[in-house]
Amino acid sequence: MELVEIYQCFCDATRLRIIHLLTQGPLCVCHFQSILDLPQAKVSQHLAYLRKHQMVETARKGTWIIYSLPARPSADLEANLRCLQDCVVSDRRFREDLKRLAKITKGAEWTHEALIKKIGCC
Amino acid sequence: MELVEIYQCFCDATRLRIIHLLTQGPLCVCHFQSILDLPQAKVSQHLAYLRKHQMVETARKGTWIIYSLPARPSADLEANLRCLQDCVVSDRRFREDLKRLAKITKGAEWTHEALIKKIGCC
DNA sequence: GACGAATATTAGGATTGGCGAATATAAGCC
DNA sequence: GGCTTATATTCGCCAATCCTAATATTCGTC
Repeated sequence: MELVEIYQCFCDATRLRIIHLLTQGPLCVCHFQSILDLPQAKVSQHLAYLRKHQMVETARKGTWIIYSLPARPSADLEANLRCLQDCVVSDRRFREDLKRLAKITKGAEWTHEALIKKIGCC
Repeated sequence: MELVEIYQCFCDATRLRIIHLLTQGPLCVCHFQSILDLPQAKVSQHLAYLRKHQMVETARKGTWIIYSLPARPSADLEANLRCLQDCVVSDRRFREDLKRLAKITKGAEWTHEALIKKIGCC
């Protein structure tokens, strides 16, 4: 993946929120919908964009589809994800997304494996 | 400047090359033209885009216009510029831009102040 | 195989982005 | 004031994005 492609994936607010959430671990589509509070099609289209650019990987679990960042990110991607995580701490929006993520995962053992297994979808 | 705006500035190949060159110090428009080997209008338009988003500052010196990165970059911008510099080392294109930049500045005392004063424009 | 839930895709419209060609502005010099 | 050099802006065009609404697909269950 070219460096500029990374920035193209990062350069839309919705996509950036999605990627940020994924830095915490894999998530299924319905979680994005409820955390971001956005229409289903919008979320799905941005996920399609990210897929097309190999920014995310997918796995099916029954009827849901679990999205995650690449298991083996390039050095460039890794660097930029770290940088993103550094930057978001000062941003209210991103912090609130994390809070909502935490709310969703509360009560589940805190691994995403467990999350996906234990808590239902929407 | 919103974080996402930084990525919007970074997400075009030409702009990214411009920004990368600017991490080395201020430059005037004609230098971009000769280093990047692109039509004048194209360079100028991308510089206008960057200006509009406060990614660059300008100063006039006689008939040329000197572009530079913000004197006081936000923490986010600073982090991303550092990250960019880490990433580009592995990219041939960016390395070649640096070489051409070096060629232009060769013989001048190596400060951009001096560069701007001593070496002519194109 | 019909139905419901989760997700994806398509279609259409609005907006933005990128580019080349042409034109405009602004400064310096004679 | 005219001329040249450096730079900016405008215009028209095409491609890419982004969004909403509607429709399609895929899986699991009965």
